[in-house]
Amino acid sequence: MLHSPVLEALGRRITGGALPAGATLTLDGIGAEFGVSRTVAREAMRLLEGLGLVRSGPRVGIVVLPHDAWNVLDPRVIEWRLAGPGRASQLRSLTELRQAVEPLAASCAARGATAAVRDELVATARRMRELGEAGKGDGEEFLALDIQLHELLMRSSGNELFSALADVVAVVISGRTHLGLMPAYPEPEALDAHEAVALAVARGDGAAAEEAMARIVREVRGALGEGPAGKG
Amino acid sequence: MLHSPVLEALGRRITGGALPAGATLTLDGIGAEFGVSRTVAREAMRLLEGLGLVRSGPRVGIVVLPHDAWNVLDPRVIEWRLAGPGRASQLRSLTELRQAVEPLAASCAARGATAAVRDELVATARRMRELGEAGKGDGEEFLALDIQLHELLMRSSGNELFSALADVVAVVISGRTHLGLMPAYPEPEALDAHEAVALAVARGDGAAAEEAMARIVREVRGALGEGPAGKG
DNA sequence: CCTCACCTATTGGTGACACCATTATGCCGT
DNA sequence: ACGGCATAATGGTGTCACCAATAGGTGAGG
Repeated sequence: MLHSPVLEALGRRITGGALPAGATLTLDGIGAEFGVSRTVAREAMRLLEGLGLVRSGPRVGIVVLPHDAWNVLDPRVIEWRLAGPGRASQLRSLTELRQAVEPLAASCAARGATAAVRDELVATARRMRELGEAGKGDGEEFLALDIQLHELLMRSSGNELFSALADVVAVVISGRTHLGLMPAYPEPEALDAHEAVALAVARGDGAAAEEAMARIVREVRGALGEGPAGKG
Repeated sequence: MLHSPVLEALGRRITGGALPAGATLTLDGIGAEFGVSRTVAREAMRLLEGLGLVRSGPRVGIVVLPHDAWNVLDPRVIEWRLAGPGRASQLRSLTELRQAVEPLAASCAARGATAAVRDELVATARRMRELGEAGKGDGEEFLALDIQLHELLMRSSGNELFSALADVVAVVISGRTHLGLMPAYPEPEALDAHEAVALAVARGDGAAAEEAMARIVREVRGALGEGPAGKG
């Protein structure tokens, strides 16, 4: 897959703003810069086109599109934007989406999760509490548990669209930690809420699961600041 | 763009189940069937790969992936699946997503919408009521207004991720009507709720907008049946 | 019957070519 | 001098022939 590095580089350049809307590229230019043939450059361009980042036409070259044409829900675009400037703003937008989706997903999971998943959720929440109360709430292990719990919930919601958003949630949680936006040690209320979600799902109480998850996400959003999510 | 018809046809075939997971294709086969060169077939395949529908490797050909690898949030995939069998199930999944997102989007719009948008929302809701009470709630004009109102709300939420979901909401609303899942004439409560959302946004009352939008989506979901959204 | 080596099918990648749409240039007429 | 139309240059679109790499089947041999 020779086109992957080209796709990555151009994707990051565009989403990062280094190639602003209206900028033009040519296949020969891309080929020359990356040392690939026109065919490979064309393939990378097609992928970019599929993501809504560029549009190509005869004589005009490959034109970078304004950001409101981008497939901002595509995991690749999300990852690129989280790695570039404006990641804080992107994180706010994503957190708002989490705020919308996760409570309902938790409610659905309470209805549809398998017995195994219910057990695992409870076990995960318990381990989170143990780690958190042992003062290890800032490590990678705690982060992994946090992600696992949220991902399990999304994937057990019985709604494939929510499942598809599980990756997004994972990257948001991880991004928040690695950007230093987490409290150094998880607050007791957060631990309580995570455990409450797990227990509510385990006993099939959708309303309680939804409420507890809403508490979690509200807290997350509060930590990110109340301002409206920007466009960057 | 010679590859478009190929992409369309194969995309629909895969998402529709005519090409089940594990089925294999070859570039030459695609080229022969559609009368295009291998290059074009390869480009179509790349796009399909970008959508998570297939994976290609030397000697193994192009393998159709199981549906949990699909980019189910991509507008193209959504459209294809809505056009194929299992559209009712797909509509349920999408409606669940609407249920999650639209209330929060309405709340955000109440904070962030421009004065022009607020006016247009109110005017749109008013025209919807007029049409509905005139017995024309089943026509294309009413549908267009309905879509316009929801789209305006999503796009004015100030969150680009919600904006990206506006297309999805539009296609869901339109699909629901054209699949005959709408009541022949809109119920008075629906008209009330739409107007309530518009007025709440107009006066900047986020909580009321959220509550009214939740009423709308709950009603929609009720009409689709309460069963869990399937996978097809 | 199992194992291993080889063979072949099929994708990955390249370069050259013809084609065509679009844009810009420049000419000509008013 | 200005505006409209013809023409040329530019750069994507599509095809072809070719080579490299690889994976999976096949057949021979133990």
